[in-house]
Amino acid sequence: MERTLILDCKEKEKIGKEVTIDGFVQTRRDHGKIIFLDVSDRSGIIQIVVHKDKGDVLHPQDVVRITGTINVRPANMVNPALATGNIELYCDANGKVEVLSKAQELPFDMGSKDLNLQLPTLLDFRTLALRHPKIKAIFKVQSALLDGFRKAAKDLGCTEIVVPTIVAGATEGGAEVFKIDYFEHKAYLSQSPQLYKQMLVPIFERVFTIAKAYRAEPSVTTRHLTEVTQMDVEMGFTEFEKLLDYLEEVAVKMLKHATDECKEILADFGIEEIAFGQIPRLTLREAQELILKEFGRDNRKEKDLTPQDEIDLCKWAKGSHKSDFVTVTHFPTAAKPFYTKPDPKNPEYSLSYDLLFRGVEILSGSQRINDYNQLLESMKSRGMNPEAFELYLQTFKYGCPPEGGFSFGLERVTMHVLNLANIREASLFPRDMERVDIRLNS
RNA sequence: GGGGUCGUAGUGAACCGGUCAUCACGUCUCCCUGUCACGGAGAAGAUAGCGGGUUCAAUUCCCGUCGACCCCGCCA
Repeated sequence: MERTLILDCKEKEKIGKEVTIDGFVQTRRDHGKIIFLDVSDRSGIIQIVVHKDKGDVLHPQDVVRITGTINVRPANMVNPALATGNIELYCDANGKVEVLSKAQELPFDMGSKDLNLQLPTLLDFRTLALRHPKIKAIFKVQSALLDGFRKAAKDLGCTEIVVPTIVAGATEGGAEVFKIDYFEHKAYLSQSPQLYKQMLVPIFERVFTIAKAYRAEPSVTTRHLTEVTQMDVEMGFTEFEKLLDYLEEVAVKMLKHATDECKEILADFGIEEIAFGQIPRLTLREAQELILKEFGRDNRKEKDLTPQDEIDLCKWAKGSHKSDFVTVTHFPTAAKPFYTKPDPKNPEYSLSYDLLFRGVEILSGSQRINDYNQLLESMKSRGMNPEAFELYLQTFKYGCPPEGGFSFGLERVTMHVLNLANIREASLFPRDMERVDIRLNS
């Protein structure tokens, strides 16, 4: 008999009819001669009523095929918490139970509403933990974020590109890189699709990419991974102010899309609705003045915001602008990569920006230097060898429009949309210092 | 790189310088045809991470070690 998806069992024409469902046993409530099972598939969950002789072998996570009759539940037995709560699949003497794959005893309880595990247990049993509805939901949200980003970038006329993650050139400077064996050559894992997306601007004018990036920073924090997913946009014929409009537009569209698609999940996680008020824009120095005035910390000499500054700025924006976002601009040129364009009005600061969301940086970017000679100067002033960047420099040597772009960290956005405690929860298979079987001694 | 906290059945937690180390969930046995994280009765399951020290006595206090988690720094 052909499989019926669980959610489709609700359809009127199925009532009273025999159906076959495939799925996983979630919970088992044994009443002696009769056993209740919650069985789920990708569409939903349904209660099975099965007689003891047939149902006794079934336990949580068994993969099963069950044939029975769809019954309407009596009014006093409806479960309003379940989408299929007004029906159930009745499997009596005429029904059929088939175990497609038996599950061994589980190392922890899967039946409860929350999966209350310590992080190492959660990750050591990752594929099992991911089966839990609440864990799986994180990646439903992540999928919706990817979708929202793609839609928003396409709305801007961007062409999707795919770029390499094995790079031969030296790094852009800054973060530590992973060095790899590559035949006779030195090669590295890419820290960012940055240079490649810029190189494609003269070709497509506007591009976007969803790419992996690798950082060998020995950072052990709740918000750092060594392998992350970036969502990048790069656009030609744009100037600084316009870029700020675009990045805010993409951020808002992406998050609106994801939160619309995943309303139930966000409610389940107890997440407050995102405040989409007018996003305040501050320069770094203005932001630091504000931190001093509102929160009494003097960080005016720092080249970046501290984690606490980011939290407080967002608190301020929420209160005074009804916005969960803040755009911070004009970071010191010296603290930014070589391709960042200095502000012509004050070259000590750059045409760079970060977008903060609920207390963390989820995006950064800048207007880029598109003048070939200025780019050469910028590299030399940082002790970089332009010869190592020949392919990249061709872009500017042969004419590149004024351009800029930005980049979101997918895992960070996911983490903060769902208010997760650790970024590792927002990656299906997180890579960090410990979790590649190597313990770095630092 | 600096600092902090923690390590107790399969999982999550509690307690305590001194009888048998406690609880919840899970597991096993039995009872139950209306539960929905079902309920009830019983049982098994822990060398208290490892090594050393203090003490009449250490799971508890101290040191080391291994591991985990967190904060700061670093972070295209």
